[in-house]
Amino acid sequence: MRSGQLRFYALCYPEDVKITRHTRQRQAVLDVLRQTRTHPDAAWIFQEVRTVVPNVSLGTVYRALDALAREGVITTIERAGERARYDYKHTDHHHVVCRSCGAIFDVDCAAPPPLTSAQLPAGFRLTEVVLEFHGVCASCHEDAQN
Amino acid sequence: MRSGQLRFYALCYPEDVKITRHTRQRQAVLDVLRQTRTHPDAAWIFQEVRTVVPNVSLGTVYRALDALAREGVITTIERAGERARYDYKHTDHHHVVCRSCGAIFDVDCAAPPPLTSAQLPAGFRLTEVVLEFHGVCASCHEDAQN
DNA sequence: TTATGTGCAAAACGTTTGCTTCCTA
DNA sequence: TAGGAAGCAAACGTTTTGCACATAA
Repeated sequence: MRSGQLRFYALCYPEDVKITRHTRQRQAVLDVLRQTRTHPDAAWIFQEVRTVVPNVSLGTVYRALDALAREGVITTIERAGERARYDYKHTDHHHVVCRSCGAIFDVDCAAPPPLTSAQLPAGFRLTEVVLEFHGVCASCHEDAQN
Repeated sequence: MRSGQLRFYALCYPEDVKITRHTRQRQAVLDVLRQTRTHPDAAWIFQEVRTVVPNVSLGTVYRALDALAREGVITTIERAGERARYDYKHTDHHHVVCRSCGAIFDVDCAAPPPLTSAQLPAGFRLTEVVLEFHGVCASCHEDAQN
């Protein structure tokens, strides 16, 4: 890491991650995600990336997000009828999701998966544990009372 | 409960659940879900419900599923680019999801949420903890080796 | 009686994909 | 220079919605 900013994002990938090609577009998508904690959706990321790569296309953003998610660098947060939201794994944390307004809060807790490998189906190769806390945030149930 | 089959699904709802109206369609959707452990999608449920209510519409099925999910009677399992899948909460359990073929396995474990209320955002009202184990099932990584 | 649910079909929506061109390695 | 990635736009398929009618309470 030379200048406080990673030159190649591959450098922060786990060993077994295969990046076949490094492009400005993918770098920009990753940079945008690393510079926010707001769990943005694809449209917002697209808009941000455009300030760096003006004629990037939304399809490219989706392909980059898909690649990054497969590589385990980012997390995808999905809810019924809502746009998917993306999150760079800054730290080991989980999400608190308001089902009313969609707000997402981080919870820093390196909770070990409460599951032994013996409980998994035979031969299942675990890659990620999704732990989300759903409910209604304070401002939403205040609103509901008005 | 008269005949081993609930007459009104409202009977098995938590106290605070408000069902405004009981209809054959909603009953049928719930019955279908209670009679399977396969985590079906809306299309499959629709098809099943049609054997009971022949001219039910897909829109109605979606509306029923939405209502049941809001009421906390069923769980929705969502993955990017895949159809949502629905699950009646037979017992307290969590899901193991194969990211390759989409297979969903149940894991019976009443794991308490590894989070104290103090860790939640102030005033957040927790309604559900989503705990999913993602990875690749045995037959999928066998396939990958062929 | 009346508000809520349904059926139908069209629309909406986020996301994916095909194809050609570009460009990284 | 070869194959992965981008750009564009069209397609996709699930889910949602508007409206008129039906129905549970």
